[in-house]
Formats: sequence, structure tokens, C-alpha cells
Amino acid sequence: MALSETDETGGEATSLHQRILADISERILSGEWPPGHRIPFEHELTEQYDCSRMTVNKALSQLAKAGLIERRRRSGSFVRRPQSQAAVLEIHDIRVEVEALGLPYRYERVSRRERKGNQGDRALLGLDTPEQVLVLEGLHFAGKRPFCLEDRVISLQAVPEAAEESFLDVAPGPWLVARVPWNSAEHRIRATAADKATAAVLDIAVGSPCLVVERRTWSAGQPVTHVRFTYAADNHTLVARFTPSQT
Amino acid sequence: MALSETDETGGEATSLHQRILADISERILSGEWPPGHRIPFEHELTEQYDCSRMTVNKALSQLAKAGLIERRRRSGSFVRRPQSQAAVLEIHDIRVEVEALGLPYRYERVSRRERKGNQGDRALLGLDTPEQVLVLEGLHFAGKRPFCLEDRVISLQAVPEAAEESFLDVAPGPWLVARVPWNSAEHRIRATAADKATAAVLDIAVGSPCLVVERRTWSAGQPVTHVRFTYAADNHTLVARFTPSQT
DNA sequence: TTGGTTGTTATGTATATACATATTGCAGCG
DNA sequence: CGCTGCAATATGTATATACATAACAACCAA
Repeated sequence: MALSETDETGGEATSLHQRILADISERILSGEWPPGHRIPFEHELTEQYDCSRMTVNKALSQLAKAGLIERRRRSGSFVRRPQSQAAVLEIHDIRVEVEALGLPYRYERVSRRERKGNQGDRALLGLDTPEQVLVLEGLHFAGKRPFCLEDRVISLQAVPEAAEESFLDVAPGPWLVARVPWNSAEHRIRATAADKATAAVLDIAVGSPCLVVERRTWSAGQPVTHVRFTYAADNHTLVARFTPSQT
Repeated sequence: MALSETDETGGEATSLHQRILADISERILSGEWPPGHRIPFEHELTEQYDCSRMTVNKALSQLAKAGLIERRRRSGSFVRRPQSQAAVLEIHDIRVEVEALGLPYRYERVSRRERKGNQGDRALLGLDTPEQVLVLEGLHFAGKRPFCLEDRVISLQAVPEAAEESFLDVAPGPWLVARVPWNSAEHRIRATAADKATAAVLDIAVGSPCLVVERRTWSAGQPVTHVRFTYAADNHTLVARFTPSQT
């Protein structure tokens, strides 16, 4: 009955499963089905879209995982009320950001030290045992102006190859990404006043506001690196998006 | 044949589908299967886990959607190299944040104005036509100290009920969340120096660094509100996590 | 050598079916 | 009256199957 005219309505080449998904999301997002509303039972949707329960089930499960609906056995599926706002923050490579501004990018090492991890290093990395670490300081340039200061600690236990690398004009970020297979990470974002040293390298006034992004990275459960990016306030805005129904 | 030894292996009450998912993610995340590695064909995994192709397919599709693998017809599925680092940023309610610090929370209205949207308002909301807007300024307190300044514009076309509300001691954030069904939002995070007015209400020195979080919200494709939160630098750190294989 | 046809392969999507499991309502019994 | 247990119901998970589609290889013919 439904969808006897499959390809004349939208004309799109989307799969049925995606059509159901889009349909229902739209109704929820538009407010047509408000929070608390019981959406049709699977067997009803099965009739509406003239398809099998498996297809409907797959779509509904996806909606449930996305947090749009809540499923209760024996009762049905219900529109959830929006709660923990979560937004997706895109963490770009600094080179990409600079080049997006139409400026030439350059990285320059400021200092490089190899040492047995002291208490500070271990705290940053989240290590228990004192092991060899590589401590790097570098500057990212946009054109001739310094764009961002990078302070980094790398665990040489996790990435022994780093000991062979000078990082004179190779930014450690992309270098690590290319070598360490898969990461989990934690970011901390805050504002600070530039201290004397930071102000000097970033070519700004002491005490002027900076955006600081700190990242701790693990791979295979092992601490890999801790990095702190310091941007002069005008240089950088982070953008995060919240779209409940992603593809 | 299948599942004859269901409960003796892991002992866990997880579904097979989840077990496959966890298994493969772990191998990828641990580096055992590096980027570019071809993971076993569906029919091989079918044998390995002694289950149907549908189950394997579902798990692999999920991994593909999570970005861990890339699927190519005729060639197989391959471990992707990590690329666009995306992190999930939890946007908490300010009341929750303050109370997490063990301090009593209070909201206080500073000003309230209703007007035909001027150019600035329309730019913030992303409106084309001049329509009635509600402009609010308020302070969030942690104990006796100001914690965060809020500047907000609400489209009265999208939320007419807001005209009836004084927002004297009700924070407009939660009020809106309870009333406007489902949102999409865009956040911008940056650091600025406190201007005179901001410094005065936040009880900090002029020019001292602040973390600014701006949020634009749409519901059903229509602009709803724009809000700017200004935190004194010491008051706030945003935390974002990246975990490639979520539940 | 070039160009198209054909076949193989692995994934993509959908189906019908089966059984498990959680929850609710109701009937019946103490 | 209240508790217990059974039946009904909706979702959860898995199966076997079928056909579509994209990509590649190999072959054959102009």
C-alpha cells in the first residue's frame, strides 16, 4: 500500500532504511512529535513503509543510539527530551588552519630536551614510573607572525623512534599522528593571561588573554604525549557543532 | 551449531554483535592491525565467530560509521588512518557545574529588553527579516561570587511564550531547553580581554582574560537564540574527550 | 594495442523467520 | 485484599536467504 510509488516521490537514490531514519528524525526535530510522544510500533511502521520489521528495527535502533528516542519493551518507543548537550569539536591540524587563512605555514623548534621524566612530566602524561621523555617547545607561524606556541612532552617508552628525530622544522603533531596508530585523547580548553616567556615568543603584551588547548593522548592504553597549544586571543576560535541526527 | 558454547567463553552477557565489535576495535586500537591493514573478509569472520554474515556485516558497518575502518567493494575492509580528530564536548548546565563545585547556585537578571531586532541582533541570530526579539543579560553566581555573565537574544517568533516570562531569577537556558523540543546548535569558543562593563559585573580587573562560549541554536530550522557566556579565566575549563569506539 | 564484454568477488540492502527477554495486565488463589 | 504466576505484547538479537551493485580481472575481438 504505502510506497507503491517508490521512486516518484523523492526521486532520491537513498535506501529505505535511511528514508525511515530521515522521516522520523524530521518529525522529532520539527516538533511534530514532541518529547514523550510514542512513535508508532515497529509493526505499524512496517505497514507504513511497506517493509520488513528488521529494516524498521535497524532504523529505530540507530535513532535510539543517537539519543533521539528511548525504547521500552512492551511499551513502545518514545521521543526523548533533549538532555546532556554534547557537541562535536573538530580538532584540526594547525597547518590546515593556517593555510585556510590563506597564509603560508611554518613550524620552528624552540627547544628540545631529553630527560628522565620528572614529577611535572609524569603528572602531565599520567605516568606512575619515571621513564625517559622528550620535551619539545616549538612555534607555529602564520606568515611571519607567530600563530601558536606548542609545549609538548612525549613518552619515549611509547614512541622510541622520537629519540631519533630532531623536530627542527617538523611539527611533532602530524609526525606522531602518522606513527602512532590510534588514539584516545582528552582535551582541556581554557583562557589564561600570557606570562613573560609566552608573551615574548608570541609577540604580544604580557598579561594579554590567550586561548589554551591541552591534549593528553593515549594509544593502546599507554600515555603517549601531552601537548599545550597557546594561541593569542585574536588568533583562534574553536568551533563545535551539535547535530542530533548525523549520517 | 552456532552458539552451542554461548556462555562459557567470556562469561559476559554481551551480544555476539558487540563482542565482534569490541574484538576488532581492540585489535585496531592496540595497533595489532595497523592503518591500511585489511581486516578479514566478512565470510572469514563468519567462520571465526561462528555466526551469520548479517551479524558480522552489522558490526563492520558500525565500525565503518565510527570511522575506524573503510569498506571497499570487491577489495575488503581496511583499517583507516586516524584523520579528522573529533572530540565530544559536553556542554553542561551552569547550575550543574556550579553545584559540582559544592557551591550554592543562583541566577540573577541584570537587564531585560524587548525590541524589534536591530542589525546586531539579526546577525547574532542569523535572521533575514526584522522581527521582535528579547534581549537578556544575567549573572550566574557560585556562592557570593559572580561565576559567569550571560548575554542572550531570543527570537520571539520562535518562542512567543518568552514574552510572558520575566526571567528575574529563572535562567533562560534551562527554561528554553524545557520548552523548545529539539535543537541543533553551533558553539564558538575563544579567549578575550574583559572590557569595562564585563570586568565590573564579574568583579575582575579590566583586560583580564576571559573564556567566551557562544552558542547559536536552531529548532526546526528556525533560529531560536544566541547566547554568549563569559567566564573569568580561573572559573572554567572545558573538557572534551575523543574515544573512537563508543557504545 | 585498444576497447568492450563477461564473470567473479565482496560488500550493501532487504526479506522472512525464529526465539529470547523484559514488561505489563489480568486471572486466580490464598 | 494482595500476592503469584501466566499470557500477551513489543522490542532485542540472530539466522538463512536473495538479489543489487561496485570494482576488478581476464578474455576476446576489432
